[in-house]
Amino acid sequence: MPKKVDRTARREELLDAALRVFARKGFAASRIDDVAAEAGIAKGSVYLSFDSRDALLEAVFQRYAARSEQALAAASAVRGPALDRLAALVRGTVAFLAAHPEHARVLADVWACRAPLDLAAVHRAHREAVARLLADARAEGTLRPGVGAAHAAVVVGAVEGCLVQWLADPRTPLAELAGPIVEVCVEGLRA
Amino acid sequence: MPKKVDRTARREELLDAALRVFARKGFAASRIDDVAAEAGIAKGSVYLSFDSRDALLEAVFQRYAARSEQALAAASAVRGPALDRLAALVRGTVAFLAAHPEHARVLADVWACRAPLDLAAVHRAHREAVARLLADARAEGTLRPGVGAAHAAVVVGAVEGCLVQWLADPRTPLAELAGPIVEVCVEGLRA
Amino acid sequence: MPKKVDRTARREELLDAALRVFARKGFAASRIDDVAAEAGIAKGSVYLSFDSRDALLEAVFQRYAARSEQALAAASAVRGPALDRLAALVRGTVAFLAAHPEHARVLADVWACRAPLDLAAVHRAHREAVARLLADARAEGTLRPGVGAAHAAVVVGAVEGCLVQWLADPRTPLAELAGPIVEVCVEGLRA
Amino acid sequence: MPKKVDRTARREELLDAALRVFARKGFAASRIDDVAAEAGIAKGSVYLSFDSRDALLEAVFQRYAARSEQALAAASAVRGPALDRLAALVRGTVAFLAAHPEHARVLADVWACRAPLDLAAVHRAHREAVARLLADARAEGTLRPGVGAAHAAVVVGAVEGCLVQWLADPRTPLAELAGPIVEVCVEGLRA
DNA sequence: TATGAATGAGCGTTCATTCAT
DNA sequence: CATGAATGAACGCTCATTCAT
Repeated sequence: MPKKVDRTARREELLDAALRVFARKGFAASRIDDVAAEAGIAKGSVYLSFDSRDALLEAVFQRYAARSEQALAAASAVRGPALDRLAALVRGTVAFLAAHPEHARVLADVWACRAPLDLAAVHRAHREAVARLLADARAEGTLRPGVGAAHAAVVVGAVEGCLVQWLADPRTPLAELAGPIVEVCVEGLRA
Repeated sequence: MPKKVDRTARREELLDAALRVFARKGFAASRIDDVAAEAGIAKGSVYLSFDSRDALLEAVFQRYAARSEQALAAASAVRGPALDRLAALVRGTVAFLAAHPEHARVLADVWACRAPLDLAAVHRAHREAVARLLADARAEGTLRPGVGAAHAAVVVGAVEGCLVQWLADPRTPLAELAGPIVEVCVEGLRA
Repeated sequence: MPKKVDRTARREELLDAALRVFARKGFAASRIDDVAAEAGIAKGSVYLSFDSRDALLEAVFQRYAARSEQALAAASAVRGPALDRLAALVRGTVAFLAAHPEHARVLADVWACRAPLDLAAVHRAHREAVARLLADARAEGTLRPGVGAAHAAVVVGAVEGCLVQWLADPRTPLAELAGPIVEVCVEGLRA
Repeated sequence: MPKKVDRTARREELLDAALRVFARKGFAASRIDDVAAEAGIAKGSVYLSFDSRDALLEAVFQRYAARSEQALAAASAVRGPALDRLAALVRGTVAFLAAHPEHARVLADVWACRAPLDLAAVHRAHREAVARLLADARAEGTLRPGVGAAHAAVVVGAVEGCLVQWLADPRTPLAELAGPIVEVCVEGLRA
C-alpha cells in the first residue's frame, strides 16, 4: 500500500514544517504559503493532506498530545519507590518539553485558539498519572499526611507554569528547573 | 481638565469592552467592530482612543500587569512569619486570578501574540516577591535546607500552571486549588 | 456689516492656508485637518466657510483664475507696438507664475481633478488676449505673413508648457525662460 | 517559459484596463475594483501583478515614458535639413499625443501625484533631442542668430502646453495645432 | 497527484462630514 | 460662532480556499 505510506509520510513532513513555522512566528502570523514553502511544496498541495489551516494546528497539537502521552508512559514504566518514580516523571516531562521547544511554543497558540483541541485531556492524563503515583506513595507510607489526589494538579501545574515562564522569557533555563520542581513537588511531599 | 477625564474614562470603557470581547472569543477572532459594539460606539471611534487593534491588546495587558502588581503589593504588605506571608501571597494571587477570569483568559492571547508585551516583567516581579519571602524564611530558620531563590520560579509556576489547566478546562476549580498549592509550595518547604 | 467682513477675511485666511497645504503635499494627500491646522482653527470650523473639501480646491482655483486675469489685464494695459505688448504680456505671465509657485503647483491638482473648474475659461481668456495683440500687430503690419489667431494657443502653450516642466523638475529656472519664450513666440513672429 | 509570457501578458492587459479607467475618471477617483472590473478579473487578482494601487499608476506612466521615447527616437531618425527634422519631431510628438489621448490624460495624474515618477527624465530627453537639432541647424547656418539650446525648453513647452489646453478643454483640436506650433517654433527660428 | 493562478469575503484603518455643546 | 468627538461609508489589501490544467 504505497499510497497510504506516501500520504502518511507527506502528512508528517507537512506537520514538521508547520510545527517549525508556527513555533517561529506564531500560528496567527503563519500563512499557508509559509508552511508550504517550509515543506518545499506548493500552497495548494497543503490541501491534499489537510482540510484547512486550522486542521493543521489541530494535527500539530494531536501529535504533541500523542508524544506527550508516550513520554508519560515511558516515565511511568520505571520501577522503584513511588516518589522516586514521580521524580522521574517530572524530570522526564521537563526534559521532553525542553527537548522540543517547538512543540512547547505552539502550546501557546493552542491555548489562544478556541478550537476544541482537547488540551484538557492531556492535562487530565498527566494529573491521573501523578495521582496514581501519589496513591502508590500513600500505600507505601512515604507520603506526607494530608497529601492526595487533589495535589496532582499542583505538580502538573508546577511543570506547566515553568514552561509558561520560559515561553514568556526564553532566557529562563527550563531544563535547570527540573531539580527545583522535584525538590518542591516531590521531596516536599515526603512523610 | 474635562478633556483628560473624558478621554481616560472613554479609554477605560473601551478597555472593559475589549477585555470582555477578547475573553469571550479570543483576540484572534475579535474584530474591531465587536469591541466597538460591545462598548456601544461606532467602529471608527475606537481609533480616537487607540492607534490600532494591537494597541488594544497591549493596553488590556498593561492594565492586567498593573492590577497584578497591585495584588502582589497588597499580598506582600501583610505581617507575620515569612512562610505565612508566602501562603498569603499565593492565596491572594490565586484569588485575584479566579476573581478576574477575563484577565486570565486574555493571558493566553498575550502568550500567543509575539508583540513585545512585557509578560516576562510580570513573572519577574512575581518571582522576586516570592524569592524575598523565601530569603526571609531562611533568615527566620523556617526554611527547609537546600531551598532558595531558585525555587521561586516553581512557586510562581505552580500558580500559573493551575491557571493554565483552568483555561484549558473551565471546570477545573481554580479557587479550590489555592489550598493544595499552599500545602505543596509552602508547607512542603518548611524546615 | 462686520459679519460679512469677518466671513470674507476668514475665507481668505483659510484659502491662504489651503493653498500652502495643497502646494506642499498635493490636494490628494491634503486632509481637512491639515488645512485647519495650517490656519490655526479647528477642523469643524472649516465647514463654516466652505461646504466641502472639494469646494476648498475650487475656491483656491477661482482665486488663481481671478488673479491670473488681473495679471493679464495689467499686461494688456501697456501702450506701444502690439508685439512689444505681447512680449510684455508673456513676461508678465511668466513673472506672475514664478512669483506664485504655490498657485502654479496647485494647477496640477486642478488638471487632475475632474471637477468642473473652468480652467478652460482661463486658457480662453489668455488666448483671446494674445489673439487681440496678434490682430493689432497684423494691422500694424509687423506680423509675419501666415500668422494669426490660430497661433495664440501656441504662445499660451509655450508659457504653460514651461510651467509644466518646472512642476516636474523644480530645478528648471522658470523665470529665466521668459526671455527664450519671447524670442521664439514674439520675435519669431515679426514680419 | 509559459509563466513569464502569461505574467507579462496579464500585466499588459491590466495596464490597458488601468489606463482606460484612469483616463476616464482620474487616478484619484479610480478604485482597484474599477480596474479589476475593466480587466474582467477579480479585485484580488490585481495584486498578483502589481504591489499596490500606486504601483499601477507608476507602471502606466513607465509605459507612457517608454512609448514616448520610442516616438522620439522614430522622429529623430529621419534625414534632411535640421529644422525640417525638428518640424518632423514636433509633428510626430503631437501626433503621438493626439493618437493616445488616454496616455495624455493620465499625465495630469502623474503631475498631481507626488510619487517619484521620473517625468522630468521624459522632458529632459525631449529637450535634448530638440537641442541636438538646434545645434545641427546652427552648424548648417539655418538658425536665426541668438537661438540655441536654451530655446529647446520653449519648443518642448509649446507642445506640452497645447496638450494642457486640450486636457482642460477636449474641444481644443490638438492635432490641428501641430501646424501652428511648427510655424512658431520652427519657422520662426530660421535664419 | 501537484500546481499556483484566481477568487472574493473579510477586515483594519482613514477621513470627510455632522452636530451637540 | 467655534469646537472636536463621533460617525460610518468607503477602500486598499490579505489570504484561506478552490479548481482548471
